[in-house]
This record gives sequence, structure tokens and C-alpha cells, in this order.
Amino acid sequence: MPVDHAVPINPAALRQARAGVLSRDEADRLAKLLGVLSDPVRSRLLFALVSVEELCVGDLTLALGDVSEDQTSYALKQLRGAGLVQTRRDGRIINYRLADGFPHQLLEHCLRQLLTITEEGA
Amino acid sequence: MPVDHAVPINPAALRQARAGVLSRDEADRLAKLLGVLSDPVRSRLLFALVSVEELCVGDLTLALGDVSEDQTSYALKQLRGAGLVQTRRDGRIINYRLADGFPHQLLEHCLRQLLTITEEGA
DNA sequence: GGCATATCCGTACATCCGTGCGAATATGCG
DNA sequence: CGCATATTCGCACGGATGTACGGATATGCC
Repeated sequence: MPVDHAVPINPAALRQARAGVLSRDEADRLAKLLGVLSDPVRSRLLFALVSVEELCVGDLTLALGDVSEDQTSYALKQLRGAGLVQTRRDGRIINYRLADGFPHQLLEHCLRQLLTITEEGA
Repeated sequence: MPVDHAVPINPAALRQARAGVLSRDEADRLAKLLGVLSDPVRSRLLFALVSVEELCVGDLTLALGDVSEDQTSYALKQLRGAGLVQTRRDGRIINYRLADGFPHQLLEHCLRQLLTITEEGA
């Protein structure tokens, strides 16, 4: 039987929780961005780019070592669509770099911290 | 025609990039965790829980306001599977809270910062 | 014991996402 | 102009994922 549950069980805590909840819009934007980050190829590409000025698709493929150039190209396209990387054409070569204003500390600090959390759990 | 691209175009930068790249294992773990976070319902549940001791499924559903109890239940199951939340049974009511050792600053600092980034882009 | 409530499960369904393959575009070189 | 290289595109396939619905389970109350 479907449940209505119109009556809060802990009204005080509920009020407090509501204050911290993101709006639907904010949560959607955040989810979209995290979705872009939640792919091994894409996150590794960002980590490859964080310590270097710029690199072309072929060299980025070599940097990862175990992906095809198609995968790299597709992943870069997603990252570019999310505004996380920029391109600079140099003849036939297209160089990718982290976008202007990209928070480098996000990679080096936040995401690496996330990694240590999962380490503890495993 | 498929491309081999055995020759790096920028060997120096490539060497530097390789140093920063995550291993396949690390990237997979990170991607899995980010995948759990990259859902509006799940992230909003975490933000609801960050400022409160614990809440039951029904009240969490009310806190979000625009999701079904099934959605809440399913999302909490995912979060629990990832080790991000814990449960405490109290009679018929099952209360959820952030897991022990959960980095509260991750929500309040890192993820909210991510939100501001996308604001600029939009 | 019998009923109401809180939560969860199993299934079915639609949808999205990453990948591989072949071909196309774009540029440089001779 | 014709060919080689770097990158991207279009398409189809398989796999994973979120949602809805009915029913199951667990607990408390009378």
C-alpha cells in the first residue's frame, strides 16, 4: 500500500535539514558536473593536464597508456562541453589545457582526499 | 585509417603529465565514488544530513519535497552501499546519518565551490 | 492475533552512456 | 594537386542506471 506520510516524525530536525538542502536547480547542475568527473578516462586526463601547460590528443593518449585515441577524443569532448578544458589549434595539432579559472586545488586536494576516504573503506 | 601515433609530439610535457596521472585503480575508485555523488537526489540527501544528527526516510522525503519515498529509499541504499551513510533502527523507523568519518567539509566546501564554478560558466 | 505504518524488494521499462568501427574533415608537405 | 597525419564524427551495440508499481517484510499498537 502506498504511504502518505504527511506527518513529520522529527519536525525540528526536518526544519534544520531543509535549510541545508540544495535547490533542484543547484543539485542538477552539481550532478551534471560530477557526472563529467565520474569517469576514469576523464579524471585521469584532468590529472594529466594539471601539471602541464598543454598537450595534444595523441600525447594525452600516450600519457594514459591504456586507452584508444577515440576514447581520449570523446572524453576531451565531454570535458570541453562542461567547460573544464580549452583547445588551441597549432596547425594540424589541437592542444588541450585546463580551462581558464579551473580550480587546480580541486584535483590536487579535494579529489585526492576523496581517494583516501575510499582507501579506508576498502 | 587508424592512427598509430607512436611518436610523442611533446616528449617533455608528456613525461610531466604521466607523473600526475592516476593509476587505473585509483581512477576507477574515484569514478565510482563520484558516480554516487552525481545524482541530484543523492547529493541533496547528503546536504540534508550534514546539518542534522539523523533522519528517517519519510522525513528525508519531506525535506526534499519533490521526490517519492521510493526514490529516497533507493538513493539511500546507494549511499549506504558506498559507505557514505549509516542506519540506526528505532522501532519501525530507520534513521539515516552521515557515516562515521564522513568529511563534512567535502559537502560544505568542495561541492559548494563546484557549484560557484558552474554559475560563472552559465 | 490482527491491523496500520515505515521501509524495502523484485520486476519491468525507458533512458542514458561509453565503446568500437569505419568514414569524414582539416591541415601540412612535396 | 595528391598523399600522409591528427582529430573528429556518425552510427549501432551492449551495459549500466533511475523510476514506477505492486507486493513483501518488519515493527508497534490495540
